Amino acid sequence: MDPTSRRVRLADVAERAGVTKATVSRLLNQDKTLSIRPETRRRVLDAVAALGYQPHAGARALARNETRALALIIPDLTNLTYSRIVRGAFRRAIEKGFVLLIAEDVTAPGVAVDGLAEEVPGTAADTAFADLVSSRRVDGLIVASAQPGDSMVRILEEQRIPHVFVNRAIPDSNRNVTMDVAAAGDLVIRYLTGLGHRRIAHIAGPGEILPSLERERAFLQSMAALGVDDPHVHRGAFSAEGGYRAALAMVAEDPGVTAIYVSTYVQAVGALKALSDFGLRVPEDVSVVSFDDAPQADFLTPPLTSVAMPLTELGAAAVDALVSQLAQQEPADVLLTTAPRLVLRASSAVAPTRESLDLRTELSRTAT
Amino acid sequence: MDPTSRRVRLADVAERAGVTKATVSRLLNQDKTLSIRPETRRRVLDAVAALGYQPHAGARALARNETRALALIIPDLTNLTYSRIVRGAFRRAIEKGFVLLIAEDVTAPGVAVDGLAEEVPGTAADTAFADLVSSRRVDGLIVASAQPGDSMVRILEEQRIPHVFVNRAIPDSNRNVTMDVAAAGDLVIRYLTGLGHRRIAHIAGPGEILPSLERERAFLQSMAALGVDDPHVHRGAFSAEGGYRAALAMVAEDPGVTAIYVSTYVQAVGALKALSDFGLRVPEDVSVVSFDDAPQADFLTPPLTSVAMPLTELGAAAVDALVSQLAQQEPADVLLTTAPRLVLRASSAVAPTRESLDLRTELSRTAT
DNA sequence: CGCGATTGGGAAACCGATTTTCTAGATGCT
DNA sequence: AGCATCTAGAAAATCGGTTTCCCAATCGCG
Repeated sequence: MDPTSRRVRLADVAERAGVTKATVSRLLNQDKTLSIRPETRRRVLDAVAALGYQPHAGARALARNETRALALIIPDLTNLTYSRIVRGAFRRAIEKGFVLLIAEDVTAPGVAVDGLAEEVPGTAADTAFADLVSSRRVDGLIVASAQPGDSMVRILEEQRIPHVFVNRAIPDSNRNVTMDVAAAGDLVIRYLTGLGHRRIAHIAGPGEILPSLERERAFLQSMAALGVDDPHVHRGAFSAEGGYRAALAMVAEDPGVTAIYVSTYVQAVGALKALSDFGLRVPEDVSVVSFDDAPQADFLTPPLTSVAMPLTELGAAAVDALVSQLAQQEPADVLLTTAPRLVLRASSAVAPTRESLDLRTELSRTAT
Repeated sequence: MDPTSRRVRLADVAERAGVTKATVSRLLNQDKTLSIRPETRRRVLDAVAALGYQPHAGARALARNETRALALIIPDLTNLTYSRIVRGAFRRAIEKGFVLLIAEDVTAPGVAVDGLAEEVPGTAADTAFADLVSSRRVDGLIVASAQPGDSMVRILEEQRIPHVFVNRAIPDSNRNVTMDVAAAGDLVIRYLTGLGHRRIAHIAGPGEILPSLERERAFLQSMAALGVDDPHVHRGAFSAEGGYRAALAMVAEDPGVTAIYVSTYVQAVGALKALSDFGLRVPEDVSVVSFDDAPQADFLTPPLTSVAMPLTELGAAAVDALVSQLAQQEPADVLLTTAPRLVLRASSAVAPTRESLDLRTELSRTAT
């Protein structure tokens, strides 16, 4: 309030309460070994309140050797998947008394900025992240953009920097926080086969992106379990454009497909467009289901059936895992047990009948 | 590397180089008053490199009385508009040697989470943000979620906390960093009138959201300049759902509308759906143009014409403004001069002819 | 009443930097 | 040669906390 007043320090509180800094500090930090008269305690707490004392984070970090700040590194801020992870992480961090520093890893692969190209600055990002820790700006890192063999992964390991990997798992790191992707794939495939679909294809993400590969594997496994050995899989960029192209390639190659499981929401947006451009009706001719839900799915044409994944929870779990690591617990993989939830919308329906399918194939032949 | 090694301190570097801490510090901080023999300089720099010295951020913050960290407070992490502001701010901050702390203001109004409801924790957020500064965790705040009369706005003012408002302006604060919304409105209206449209309506956001009001005002002004005094305006929530309802209400009330300018991309998504459900064709019957572009606009049905706004640049400008304030410059409003850019897509076309319009009105009458 | 144990809290070292002040020796000038 | 100036860097205070060690007064107890 008073513009001339400097910030209030621990010493100011101590003086006003007629005790030493040590007493105030120990009281505020609930030091169990401190014994203090109720009356003195009151004086101190009153002084704290009266002066509006706030400890200096830097000074505390220096003395305690911990910052109570975490960094979260994601490949793409504008990607809804990651924003929801960020949201979950942010809130859990606050709950645990940490603040969250955010960093976008512009070097991460698979970030199709999808139309709105934006220039990428040339900072040596991966070492910069390690610096966040070695300059003691944060206590640890949550990494959502890791690739096995990444220089960042190596640096984190070597320098024994507390960290966890979220969403994208690094094998054998014992630091992976992930969702049950296999369950999601199973859910989708069971749902589709329940509707009579047999020729189910998959639009996957780029081969070098781990979570994409996992979804692909989960798909193949679920299909194999049904006795279908070689379902069609097309890979495309993680963008609407990528989904568009993959879908076109897919229906051109296998016109008999009656259902498509798409690896991401944005790809599904492109796939729907491609099917429509190609003259196929969704869901009458082809059903489309995507991994991961999005609010706007309701307003696509047609509205998109998808599996909602617990992303917010995933971010929160990553914070939990990292914090427990900071408390000297051994790192261990965490798999969220929350079951994926199928959100039914108009893009999926019972499989077309044999006849209509033959007719369609016929038409597509003559069209080509 | 060596697991037993503690972190390397300034003193370690000094010892290895055979000088005192002061010399190392002054050299590294390019102290002009330091004179040093070239040979000594080499020894020091070698030692720094050999030990991989990184200054301790907390210690430095303590001594320098500045953290070189900024906080960015946004209303909704999952909103593409804000993610792009964040991206711009983050990158500019790095360039200027700052780190960015991110915070989502869950108390901010107008955040329609649009379908995927997520629980809101009960933290007293606004004071928490001031605490970020008073605990000296950050040097200043970039606030994207402000409302005039907000308790946060008052606290920032009273406690003389360095801050700027971005996107949402607070009148008379002299701290607003904004884009040229009027130019955007003008651009859209001139474009539409150029296509022959006269009955142009506006789908706005909630009345209590400032940037939404600005867009609404800009629209009304541009229309007034054309001699149209009382164009239709409908307000709806900042969500696809909100846009859907507003569009329905609008065509019900004024079936003669031939073009709609929508306040946000998400609302436009809903509006397109509504028009289609209502049986109106876009762009044959009605043209739709939205404020702010999005990558997926290409894949809507039909692809959406929109005004691309320089959001990344806006975030960067906010950092610049805040940093200059930290350097004791007087705060001043900043208006980005970058011209809004119209991205033409299939949702806009020449106005329908008189006859077709009459026919349409006729049909809609009989339909009701 | 005398002793040890407990209660209540003070004193000081320390965390890792920055910054101001100061000084010994070298150099320049007349 | 003698004095003022520079050069190169050392010494020490300081930033705002935390934590360990310690001591004086009080209490309980036989």
